[in-house]
Amino acid sequence: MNNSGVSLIAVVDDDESLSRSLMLNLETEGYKVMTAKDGEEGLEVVHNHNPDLIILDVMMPKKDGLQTCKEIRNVGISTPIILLTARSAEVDRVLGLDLGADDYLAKPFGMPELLARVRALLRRTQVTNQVDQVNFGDVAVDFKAYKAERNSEPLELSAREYRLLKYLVAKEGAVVTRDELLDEVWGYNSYPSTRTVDNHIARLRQKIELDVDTPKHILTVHGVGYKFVA
Amino acid sequence: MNNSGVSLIAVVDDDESLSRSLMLNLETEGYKVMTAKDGEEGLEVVHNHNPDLIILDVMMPKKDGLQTCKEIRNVGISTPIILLTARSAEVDRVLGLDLGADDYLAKPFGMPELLARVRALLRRTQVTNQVDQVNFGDVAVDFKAYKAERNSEPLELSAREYRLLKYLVAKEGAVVTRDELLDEVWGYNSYPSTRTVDNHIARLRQKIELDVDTPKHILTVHGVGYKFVA
DNA sequence: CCCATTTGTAAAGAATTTGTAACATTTTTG
DNA sequence: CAAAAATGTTACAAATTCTTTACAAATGGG
Repeated sequence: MNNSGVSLIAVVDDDESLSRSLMLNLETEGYKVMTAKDGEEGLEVVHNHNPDLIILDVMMPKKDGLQTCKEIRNVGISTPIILLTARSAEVDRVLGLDLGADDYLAKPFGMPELLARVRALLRRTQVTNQVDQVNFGDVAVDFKAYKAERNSEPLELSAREYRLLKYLVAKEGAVVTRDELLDEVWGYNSYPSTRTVDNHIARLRQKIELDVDTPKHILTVHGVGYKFVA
Repeated sequence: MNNSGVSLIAVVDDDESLSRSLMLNLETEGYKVMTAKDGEEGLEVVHNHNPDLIILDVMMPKKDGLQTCKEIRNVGISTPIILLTARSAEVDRVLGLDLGADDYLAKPFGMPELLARVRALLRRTQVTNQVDQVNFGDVAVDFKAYKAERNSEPLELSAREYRLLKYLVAKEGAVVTRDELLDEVWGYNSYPSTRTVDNHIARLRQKIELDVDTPKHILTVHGVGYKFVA
């Protein structure tokens, strides 16, 4: 929600006519919109403005939508993404690849349908949007800039580690189950085992806990899950 | 949550094979499931059993999913709804979304994804109407954080102890039978004896009662069961 | 295309929880 | 009041859950 009640949407599409139309319609609905002409520009916009939702055309020069989508996810950004594809046949193909997109739409599509999906996605994914940064112990994490440090020493967190920590922090104090983490941090398109979660927790702890044997911030609740406390 | 830890899901679908598959998978996940073959039957189920979540196929005889969805919302029922649509029927989705469905899934879909969405939706909507903390005597329990203390001293409760206490507290003042506890706290996939319940009650008492010999909060009702009083 | 990093999995070992049995105590019933 | 039934206690082995370590497959950058 970018510090106001208004959601910011990034539209990444080289087709100017479509792009303009999207912008118009989205703005009419009350969203703020930023546009980019290709994947590279899109990545910049995403990094600099932290939109609440991203609409990506698959066919684009320089860096196509699939690649862009992948890279966005790999940096750890969990912003919801809607992919626009040329024809419905392509949707099926794209579905097979696990890109981490949240929704797909085949062209040509009706504007009402797109708007509906935007609403649905925004409604669905606004749990962690509030958290921008966190401080605990001697650690400081900036989720917007994807920077973390400990005693002013840089701390290297991987993409998944950022998302994992961010979700835990968003739910500070409450216990979060492994299934919830898989659903919300890993997404609906990949289904690793819950053991994978444990592993990532272990890795996170090694980076952010002073004494790994007696964690102070990421606590295990036996038989239930994990919880974060500052 | 139907007063217990087990969510009830209504599956409304005329495709028997799909319906059966859904039921099987959902039950394996630990949900209670009721099915209906068409919209009208679905409405009845919803009215009579008040499910925690509704899965609606869009294509159905008598009354289709969209109509059913609309009517459910028009009566003021806000139970989360997932719509199942055929891939090409995209307009349907839009209509569905504007009718107040919470999520939608295009057929054919993978069962893991459906299950993930069910979990996620239940998590997001089910926060209300649940006991999340209780105070009695010098004890304070937070069921969200899985944290308990007594005179500000931490109290170590196991996962099952939390669930057991939570159920008793939810039914404060009423007597709960051992069988009810087995069903609701232990679930349908395990079948310990009723003596096991006694044991856990004993453990709970040792932790939360000041004088174990004269319990003040978890009371035995001889020949019937137990009840909690604050 | 190769290298460094990240990620998912598996397996072994440690830690905790849990169900049950055996025995003690209390309550009910005849 | 005695016998039977129900409940409370204690202890322990089995089962479950968690941590750690190691490794191979993916991924992205040069």
